[in-house]
Amino acid sequence: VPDHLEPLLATLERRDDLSATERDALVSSPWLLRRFSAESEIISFGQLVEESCFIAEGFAARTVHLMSGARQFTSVHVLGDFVDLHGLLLRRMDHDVVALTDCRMAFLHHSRLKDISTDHPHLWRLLSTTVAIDGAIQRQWIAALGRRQAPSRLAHLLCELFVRLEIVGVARDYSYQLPITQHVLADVLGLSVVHTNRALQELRARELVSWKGSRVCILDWSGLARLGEFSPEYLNLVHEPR
Amino acid sequence: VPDHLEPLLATLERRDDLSATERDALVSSPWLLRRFSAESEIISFGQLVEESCFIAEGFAARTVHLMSGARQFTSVHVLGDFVDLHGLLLRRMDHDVVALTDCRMAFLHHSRLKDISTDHPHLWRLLSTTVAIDGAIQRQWIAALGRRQAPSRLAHLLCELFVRLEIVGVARDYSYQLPITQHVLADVLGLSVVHTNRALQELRARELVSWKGSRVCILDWSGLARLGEFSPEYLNLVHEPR
DNA sequence: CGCTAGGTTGAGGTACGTCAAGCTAAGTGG
DNA sequence: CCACTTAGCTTGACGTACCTCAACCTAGCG
Repeated sequence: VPDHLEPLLATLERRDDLSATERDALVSSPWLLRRFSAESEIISFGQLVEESCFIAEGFAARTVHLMSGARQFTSVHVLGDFVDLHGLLLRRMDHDVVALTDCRMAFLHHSRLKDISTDHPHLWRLLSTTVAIDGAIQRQWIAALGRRQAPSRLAHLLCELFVRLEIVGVARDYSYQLPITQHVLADVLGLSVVHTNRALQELRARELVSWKGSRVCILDWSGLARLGEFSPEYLNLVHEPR
Repeated sequence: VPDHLEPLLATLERRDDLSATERDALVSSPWLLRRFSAESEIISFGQLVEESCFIAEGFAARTVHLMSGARQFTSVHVLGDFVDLHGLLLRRMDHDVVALTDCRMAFLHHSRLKDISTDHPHLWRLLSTTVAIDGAIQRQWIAALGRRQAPSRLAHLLCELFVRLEIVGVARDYSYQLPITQHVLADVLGLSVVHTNRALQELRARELVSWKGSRVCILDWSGLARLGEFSPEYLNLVHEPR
């Protein structure tokens, strides 16, 4: 199995077993690796997409631009996330996908994905499940934006990212690399940069997290989870036949 | 074609043609109609669902409850919307679905939906597309909650609901029935009831909408769309082969 | 050594929340 | 037909979470 496929397999196998043929269907597919530098656009609004991609390295995010010039990231994506599988259904993209850090993306042509959907229905169901989980993540985020204040929102985000990064093996001991600026973080949280900074400082003052350079350490998991009202059911972490 | 299926067919046929066999597959399915009174729970958090349903009459919404006791609706659903098709993929529901008004829901067992997915792949793709559109709606809403203020959010919501209701034939002449209280509206907008009321009054003062009893009239579509930065691409209104 | 991107801090403004009161219309019982 | 109740809407006063602007600080980096 080539290295770059490991995170995708990990995400899928966290939810259900893959048969040897299913693994092979993925491994033998003609993935195309492309590099993107931080802040560059991976997929653009309105684009007619003919292929879909997952993250083989780095962080990416969906973003909506407002007339005022402000932007809002609608979801953050990590290693192993299929960021535009729904492009197969929605012919034109309704948003941009941008690289938050330097990224490697693995592309697969839609024709091949359609083959997978007919030849390997169970594998396809698992892939679709990741899209459904994305939806669940978005719902949680709507609740956070609508009803929670800054420190709680940030706490929720940091908890969720830890769990998702742990699945693909790049987080352990309650710690992970998150090489994004507070400016980007603000556009995820729906806050100003200044207020984002203050929210972060509150988490530090309460000794819930430390965040130096690009390394996030969760010092008090249960405290952070309580503040962010984080409870991971919506991430579908149960391993079961699907 | 029985009456209660019309809105579902309208939603699907707005995006692509259905063949006679595809229509028949839906019409001949053993739908089970159930009534729900306003404020009652249609599907509960954590429930293991074995069937999925669409709205044959009324309004429903997904809702997340917070520890503080507050709630946030994460999406509003109208006539013809399949509210829990993803329950087929996520074994357990990550949220509640509640009736906003008195509702009639049409249920279909998952086994039958699975049959449709294998026997009628194009129909299944269209059904999946509605789930993907739901995701796009949620992304727009995240942007609204994160970056727009109250009157703009409300304007966006009213524009979107008009378009969605027009598709299923229950809105015309920029007017529709929306029998919900400002309390419910506040939990959609992520605002307090008082501020929701003031946002609504601003729209009235600007002569963008009138809202008396349960009837919403959009008096100035382009003004409202401008205020809400509403642009309907994300609703996938293009009729094309999918 | 100076430049720059990013982080931090303070001061003052605004959009929103909370509380509390009053209003209106529909429903209920006598 | 009229009290009385009640749910929902509206208004005002006041507090707070967050925003904006502007300055300063820090750590790379050429």
